Amino acid sequence: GSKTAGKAAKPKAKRAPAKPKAPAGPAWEPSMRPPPLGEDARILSWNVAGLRALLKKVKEAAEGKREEHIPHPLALAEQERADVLCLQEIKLQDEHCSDALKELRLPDGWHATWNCSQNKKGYSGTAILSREEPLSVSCGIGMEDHDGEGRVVTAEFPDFFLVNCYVPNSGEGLKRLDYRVNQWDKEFAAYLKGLEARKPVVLTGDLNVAPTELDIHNPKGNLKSAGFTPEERASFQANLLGAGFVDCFRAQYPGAVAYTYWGYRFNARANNKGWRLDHFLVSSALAPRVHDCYHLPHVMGSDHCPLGLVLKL
Amino acid sequence: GSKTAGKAAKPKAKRAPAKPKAPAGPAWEPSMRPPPLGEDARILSWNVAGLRALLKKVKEAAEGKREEHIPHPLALAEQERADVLCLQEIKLQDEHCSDALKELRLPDGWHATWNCSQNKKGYSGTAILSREEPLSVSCGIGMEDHDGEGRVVTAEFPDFFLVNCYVPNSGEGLKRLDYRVNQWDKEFAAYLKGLEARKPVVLTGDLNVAPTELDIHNPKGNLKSAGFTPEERASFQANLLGAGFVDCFRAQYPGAVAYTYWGYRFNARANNKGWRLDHFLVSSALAPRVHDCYHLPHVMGSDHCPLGLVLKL
DNA sequence: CCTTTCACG
DNA sequence: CGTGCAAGG
Repeated sequence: GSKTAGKAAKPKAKRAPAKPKAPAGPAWEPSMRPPPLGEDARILSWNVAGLRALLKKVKEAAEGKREEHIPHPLALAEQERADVLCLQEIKLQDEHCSDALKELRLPDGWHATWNCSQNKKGYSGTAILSREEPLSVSCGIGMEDHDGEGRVVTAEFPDFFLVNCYVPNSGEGLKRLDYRVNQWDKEFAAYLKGLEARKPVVLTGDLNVAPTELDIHNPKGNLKSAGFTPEERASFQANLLGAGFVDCFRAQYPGAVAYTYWGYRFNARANNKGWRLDHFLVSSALAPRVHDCYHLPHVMGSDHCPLGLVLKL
Repeated sequence: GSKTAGKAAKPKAKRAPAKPKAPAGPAWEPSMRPPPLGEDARILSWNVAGLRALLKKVKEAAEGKREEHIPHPLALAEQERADVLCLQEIKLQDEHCSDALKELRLPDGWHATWNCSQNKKGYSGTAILSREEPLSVSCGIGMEDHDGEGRVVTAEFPDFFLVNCYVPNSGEGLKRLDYRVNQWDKEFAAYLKGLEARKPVVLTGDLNVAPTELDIHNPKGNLKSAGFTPEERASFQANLLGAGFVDCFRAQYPGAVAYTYWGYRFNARANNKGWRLDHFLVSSALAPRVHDCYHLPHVMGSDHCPLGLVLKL
């Protein structure tokens, strides 16, 4: 658009927050995905907004007590031929994980790693479920200050570290923006670089940032909203993209508009008033192996939709 | 039964808690009710366990989202030809009453008096809805110490005071038993006597006591349960029956077993493991005018069922 | 078990 | 709006 061009032509002293790298293009649709490969490795990622609530909805939907279909997360993984499932906002307490595992009916041979919030019960929390046993797993980023909320779980596979993360929300009134940007984002990036020194990294999860104006339905109105502040976007740009990580969805579809989160309020999902907060980022060494990064915007059950990554073998 | 006879023959030093006045008889059924009168005045009373939740259930049931039928409280009043509806445990805040009124669609000409808890939001609370405008209404019993929880609302009608009450539960571990028996019960009885000096009284509501062994499914196992302690039963006996009030249901059916409350836990209602906690009591002067005191045990929507009183004109 | 408030999103 | 928790019953 001419507006964007006009702005870009005039360099300003005022720091410009990360701008779209391409003019706004069409709405992304699953039909734009590349054809499947013969052999691949697939990872699925989903902010479930409460795993017990999701499983309850799955049950109710199956019994016809709900209009819409809600897939069992493992059925979804099977359907997507994913061997790894990353969950965020599981909102479990440690003592609920074994019950949740039962209800999940994790197939024989699968492995699960849970990281529950220790500070606040039923808050945050992440998990990695995988068919293959990881070479190693770890919870947190190795810093007391940041590891009380169950936000990171890492699994080591032969070719890469898989980091599943639920980044702290900057909160109502941006109460936690300073913590988020100046402490969390920095320490987390340092953690990722530490891993990358050993092996390439696949990072997924709810990174709680819509990186550019393409990634949110109402950019102008959300400059002071958690997840779209200039500070959070600049931090994403500097700490992650600047460190060489590739935003797989954006790399594949430079101008496409697509969201992964729609607030429960105001019928946001029906009106597609969404945000792209959930991501797959990979080390640049891994970027050539990314065949397909995609969303499943029609999958219900949470205020976020699942997303998938297909890696060439 | 011979056991009861044997016990009664041997007077003991140990104080016996209120005993059934009659041997346990058959289960009470609505079919035992006397035939209707040509002219009467009818009062309905219901602990709704949250008025907003009840109205939501009514809606859901109407939309077929629930198995069982749940009547709108005013439809129930109409069906029972009651001109007065007493509600307990409405769990409303003052600021929600006008919304609730709208949802209730109170017919033109009806009057409503609400008494919401001021101490704790969404706790306790009582209301009287009536076709006839009361000569006067009042909230509480005129004692600061007891009037913060919205437990009593009184409406004056030409022939009697109608007192609608939700008596304080003695609580888990009988934490509040002392307050209940030694303060509340006494002050409340004094309040009733004060009214009675002016006009006969009809008292209804959740009095939170099963007066005798006939009034609870498992008397032996509940001697230390709130609502069936010897203290609460003795207090009911002394302060209310001893003051001349007549337990209308028991007077009409001396040996019948019937409950008005079934805890939500353990399928208590399906198994009829209940308590008779909700009552109509009348001043002895009014007793001859009581034609019919009855329960509506099949009416769902709360853990208590509604009950009715039919007075001869 | 079920409903309320509350904190968080 | 919806989740999970806590208190109350």
